[in-house]
Amino acid sequence: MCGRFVRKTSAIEISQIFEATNNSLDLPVSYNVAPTSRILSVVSTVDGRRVQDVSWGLIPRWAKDSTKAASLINARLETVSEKPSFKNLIASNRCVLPMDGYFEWKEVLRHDEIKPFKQPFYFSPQPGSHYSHSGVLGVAGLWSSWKDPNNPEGSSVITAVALTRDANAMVSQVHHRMPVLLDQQGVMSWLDLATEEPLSHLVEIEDEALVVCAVSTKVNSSRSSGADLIDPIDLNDASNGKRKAEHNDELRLF
DNA sequence: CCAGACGTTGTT
DNA sequence: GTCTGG
DNA sequence: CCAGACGTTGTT
DNA sequence: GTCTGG
Repeated sequence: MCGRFVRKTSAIEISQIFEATNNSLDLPVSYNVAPTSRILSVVSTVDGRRVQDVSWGLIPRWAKDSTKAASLINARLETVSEKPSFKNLIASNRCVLPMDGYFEWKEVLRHDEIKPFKQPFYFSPQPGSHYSHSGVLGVAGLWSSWKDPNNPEGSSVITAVALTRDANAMVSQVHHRMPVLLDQQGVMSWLDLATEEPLSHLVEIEDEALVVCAVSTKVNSSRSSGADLIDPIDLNDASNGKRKAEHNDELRLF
C-alpha cells in the first residue's frame, strides 16, 4: 500500500496547515510521487514544528549502501516496535507525511483477457472529515539519518517511511492495507516529543475519512505526471476501453 | 562464539 | 547497531 | 507502488 | 523470476 501519492499543495501551504516553519527545499508539486523521491515531512524540534524535505524509503543507520531504500517505504504498525530497522525511531524520530491523496491498485481479471490488469484508485480526504487538514492527509511516519560509510565526507541523508495498518471497511473494497492517517489530535500527539507511548494513541480510522475514485492507468507509470492523473473515470463507461459493468462484477465497485 | 540479516508489498 | 540462527 | 530491464562481443 | 529506476 501507499507506494504512490499526490502532493499538489505547496510547501508553504503545508507549513501553514500544520503550523510549522518551512525549512524545506522548494520541491515541485507532483501528482505522481514515487518511492526514492524527495517528499515533505513535518517534524517537531525544540523550536517547534518544521517542514523538512526527506527521501522516501528508509535507509537504516547501519546500512552499508542506499540500494535497498526503495524497499523500505512502509512500516507495519503491528510490528514496527519490534523491527530492528524501525524500533529505535519511535521514541524521537516521528514525522507526519503530508499527502493530498494516495493511489492504490486492484488487480482485476477481465474475462476477455488472459493477463490481469492493474486498475488504479485515488484516495483523498473526505471534505470536512477530521482527517482532512485543509484537504491534506497527515500520514504517520518515521525518519532516520544515514551517512554513507563509503563517503564519510558527504552529508547525511534523511529518509522516511509511512506507517501502514489494516484497511478499514471502506478502503478494503480496493486493498487490505491503508496508511496510518492522523486527525488533528493525532498529529498533535504523534509529533509531540513528550508523548510517552505514541503508538497507543493511534485510533481506528472511520470509513468516512476518505473518498475514492477510479483513475486512469496513466498513473501506473511513474514517468507520468499531471493533474489529469486524479481525474475520476467511470469504470462502466466503455469509452475507457473497459468492458461494461454487466460483464464485470470486479469493476462494479463504485 | 561468528555470520548474516535487518523490510513491505502481494501472491501462492 | 542489534538480533537471530547455526 | 509499477514498469522495464535483465548481457557481451566488437565496431562505430 | 528478480532487481533497478522513477
